[in-house]
Amino acid sequence: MDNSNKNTAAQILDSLTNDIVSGEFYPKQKLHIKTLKEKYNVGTSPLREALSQLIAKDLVISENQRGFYVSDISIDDLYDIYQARAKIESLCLDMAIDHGDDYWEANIIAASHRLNKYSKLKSIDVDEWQNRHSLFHDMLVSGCKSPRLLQIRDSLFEKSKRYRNLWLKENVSDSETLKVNQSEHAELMNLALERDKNGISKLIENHIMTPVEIIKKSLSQL
Amino acid sequence: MDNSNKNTAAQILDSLTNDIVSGEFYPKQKLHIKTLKEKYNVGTSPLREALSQLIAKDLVISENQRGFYVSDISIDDLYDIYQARAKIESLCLDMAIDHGDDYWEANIIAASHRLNKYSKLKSIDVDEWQNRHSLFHDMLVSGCKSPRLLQIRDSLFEKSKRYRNLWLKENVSDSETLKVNQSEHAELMNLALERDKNGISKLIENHIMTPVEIIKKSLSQL
DNA sequence: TAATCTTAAAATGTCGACATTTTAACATTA
DNA sequence: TAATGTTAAAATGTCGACATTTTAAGATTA
Repeated sequence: MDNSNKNTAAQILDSLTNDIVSGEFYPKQKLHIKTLKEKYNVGTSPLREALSQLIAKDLVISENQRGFYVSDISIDDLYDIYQARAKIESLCLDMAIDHGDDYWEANIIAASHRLNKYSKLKSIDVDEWQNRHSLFHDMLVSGCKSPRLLQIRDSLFEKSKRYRNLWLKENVSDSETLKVNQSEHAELMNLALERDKNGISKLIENHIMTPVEIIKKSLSQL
Repeated sequence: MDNSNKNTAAQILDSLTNDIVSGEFYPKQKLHIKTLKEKYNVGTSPLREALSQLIAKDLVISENQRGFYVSDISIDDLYDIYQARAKIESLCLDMAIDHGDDYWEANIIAASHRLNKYSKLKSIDVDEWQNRHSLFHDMLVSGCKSPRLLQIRDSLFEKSKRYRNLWLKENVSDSETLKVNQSEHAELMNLALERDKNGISKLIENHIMTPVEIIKKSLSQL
């Protein structure tokens, strides 16, 4: 599961992905081959192979003989990604409700409990909250048996992380936002257990789109 | 638009993609670096960069120190891809109906006319039919203003081509299948112009899933 | 001053070589 | 015979070097 079994290219891919998604490399930043070689202590080949995969993932763009750049972000793209995420998540939930069994229900209840408990604490570690939050949503869609749709869901989520980090820093600590957020999670669980497709579809789309306006404000200030 | 402006890696990427999707390279086939270098007359670096991108696109898999292989196909994967395509196409049409304008309507009518005319010919060139057919469906979804969803649609369609080729060879010439297919296209156009979301949703999902059973039979005979 | 031209420095993309690992053929042993 | 061990051949992944292109600073011209 760790890096010991991976070749150099696969290892740098992880590092590069993380550095872009976390915002250490900013949008449109030039990615100099020489600099990256020194930073990650690798040769040309594996580095360029990793960059090639990032091109396919839309996190990096390249122009012939002009090198590599971190993909740009924009308000339009922010909307588009979140909109697509909302629709795909709704689709996955729909299929999960069709196919989910007792274990699916139990996993949702368990994940909900873990998220609930943590959200009530006085001081919250963002990473840990994020883990429990992601896992709750993962459990909801886990009943969806389509590997391709789940893969699309993952890749959209990864892209949205670049924007999401703007929201998290500002709002996980805000208790009012958190309270609304928590009640939505509770309601999502209920609707899933009641197998209410229409209800959950509307709620999940709203739930996912909630941060967009806030992030939009953060973005315009840059 | 052609290859003159692309580096070697980008050029091989196109060739490799085509050779995999068309079936010249069969599923699970080992892709020997040395053989590919000779076939495409290129060096190691651009070849491996192209293969890296194909990994990200799920058309190639690799194991450390054990080289590259064409991704496998399977009946489960066939179902999954077509199912995902059907749902995504439905989603795109839904958004297209929300946003499509007069030009969108006109483009649909024009593309429908071109497809119709060609389908009535006595001898049909598969490639030309495929062009006109793809363009008709492209026009239907073109009203959808989400670049990400359209991109997901494209990538799923590319993956489905590997299976689709099995269907095309067998059925474009079959006049009965073609007649049903044509009437569905006419109905799709009408529903789009009438902005009937529910109707078009059901029809498009069926339309896309139609070839699955036929391809499944072809697959089990291998 | 602004625009164009020239030229040196920097960066990119490609190649071939090499160390390491895997594969497969053959020999050895139970 | 089947299983294991040995070894040579083949293949992979990485590196550093080099040719080509781009960039940017300085010189020249209008």
